[in-house]
This record gives sequence, structure tokens and C-alpha cells, in this order.
Amino acid sequence: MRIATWNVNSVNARLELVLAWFEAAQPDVACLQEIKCVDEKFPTEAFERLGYNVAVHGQKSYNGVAMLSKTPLDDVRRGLPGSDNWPEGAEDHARYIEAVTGGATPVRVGGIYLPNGNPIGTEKFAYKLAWMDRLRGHAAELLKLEEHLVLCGDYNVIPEPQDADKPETWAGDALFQPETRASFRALKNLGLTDAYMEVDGSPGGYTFWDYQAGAWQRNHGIRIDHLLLSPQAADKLAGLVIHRNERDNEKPSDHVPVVVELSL
DNA sequence: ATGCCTAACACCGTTAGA
Repeated sequence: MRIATWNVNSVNARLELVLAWFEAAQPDVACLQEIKCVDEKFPTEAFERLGYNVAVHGQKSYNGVAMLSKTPLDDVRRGLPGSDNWPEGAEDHARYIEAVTGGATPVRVGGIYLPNGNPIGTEKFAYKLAWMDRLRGHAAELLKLEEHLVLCGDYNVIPEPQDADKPETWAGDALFQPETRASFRALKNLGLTDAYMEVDGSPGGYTFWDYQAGAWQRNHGIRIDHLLLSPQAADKLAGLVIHRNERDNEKPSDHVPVVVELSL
């Protein structure tokens, strides 16, 4: 079973490119981030024509996540727990979607679009860290189920210096702060395996290149799209591919798809 | 040099991304 994650930076701005990738790569399950549309504007029918079941957690203009699967999506959750007692009017961002899928070989998949958090020292950075706390709490609950679990998406975390081409340029960035990295380590230390580190682990496995300053041409990339596996899923890990050629397309997303293969 | 691109929304600029 192939499970993919891809921050598409607007699904409608590059729909043909996204659909072409699905036809070629044929993921069984895929999590999309930054769809940048409300549920009604998501191109559900186009994915259904390719044989996918569709679940969407959209938002106007920004954020928004979706899950696509060749098998039905059950037990769908939209949003993380923890916004119930927020002040009146405070609205949660559309950044998390979860479902059980896979048919006869069920797997629980969470699709994550973790807040960017820049600039540091502002409420945006506090929101990022609070969101990471909520994610860790939810992950701890999910791990108790002892299922095949994949928590994948755009984590907006550079875990280690080797995950950036020029780590010194990220020193003041929310993606590479000590608190950010410590929170990501705490998440993994619940018992989750970083699939890339398990199957490869070499420097240079970047998943994002900025649009600016020729970052792609100079390979000034960072590894921020991650697939974390429960012990049950990690036992079935068979491979991982970063589809970096997608960054070479006309009008590409600034992120590329990452696909994990599980022997399920 | 706190920008360099890109997208959404609405307006001919602002906000956000990372």
C-alpha cells in the first residue's frame, strides 16, 4: 500500500498537474495540504473519476486539507481535539484530517498541515507550539489503539541541521527553533518512526524549495514533509520515495510529494 | 536588501506562505 503526502499550495491553481501525478504515481491513499479552498470548491468529482474516495476539511483562502483513498474513508475526523473551550469567536484553522481506510488491511491516516509560526516571538509562533502540543496529545491517544497508523503531512519542522541545505539561514526561523525541534522530538518519542530516516536517512532528502532566489536551481531545500509511523506500521515499512522531479514542472507547488510503501 | 516568488481575494494593494 502506497500512502502519499503533498502540500499542493492551492489544489485548483494546479489541478491538471496534481491529477497527472495521481494517474502516474497511483497512490492508494493521499493527504493533501494547503488546498486553499472551502469544501464546495474542492474538485471532488475529478478525483472520483480517478477512482478515489474523498474527504475534505477546507477553509476560505488559506490552509485546508483533504484525504483521498481508493478504499472507503471511515471514522473521519476534521480538526484536532482541543479547540472546544476556546473563547467565543476564536476559530480553528483547517489543518488536520484523519480517517481509517485500506479496506481489508485497515490503516489509520492523519493528514497534517502544521502552522508555519513565523515570525518567532509573536502569537503565530505561540499558536504553532500550542498546535504541536495538541497534536502530541492526540497522537498519544491514537497510539493506544495499537493500529497501523501514519501521521503524515507538512510539519513545517526542520528536524536536524542535515535537513537543510544551508541550516545557518534558518537559525531565526520558526521551522528550526529549538522549541520547535524539541516538540517534534517529543512527538516522535511517543513511539513514532520517521519513515525517511528509517529507510534512507542521508542528508539532502529535501521536500520543499522556496520560489524565491532560485532556491530550486541552487538546491537550497529543506526536509519538512514527514511521514511518522506507529510501531505496527513501521514493522510493515517497505520503502519511501521523494518525488523531487515534481518541483521541475511549470507552475509547481513549492513542496513535492512524498510516498511511503507499507507491506499491507 | 527584512526582498527575491506565488496564490487568494478583492482591488489595482494586502495577507500569507516558509
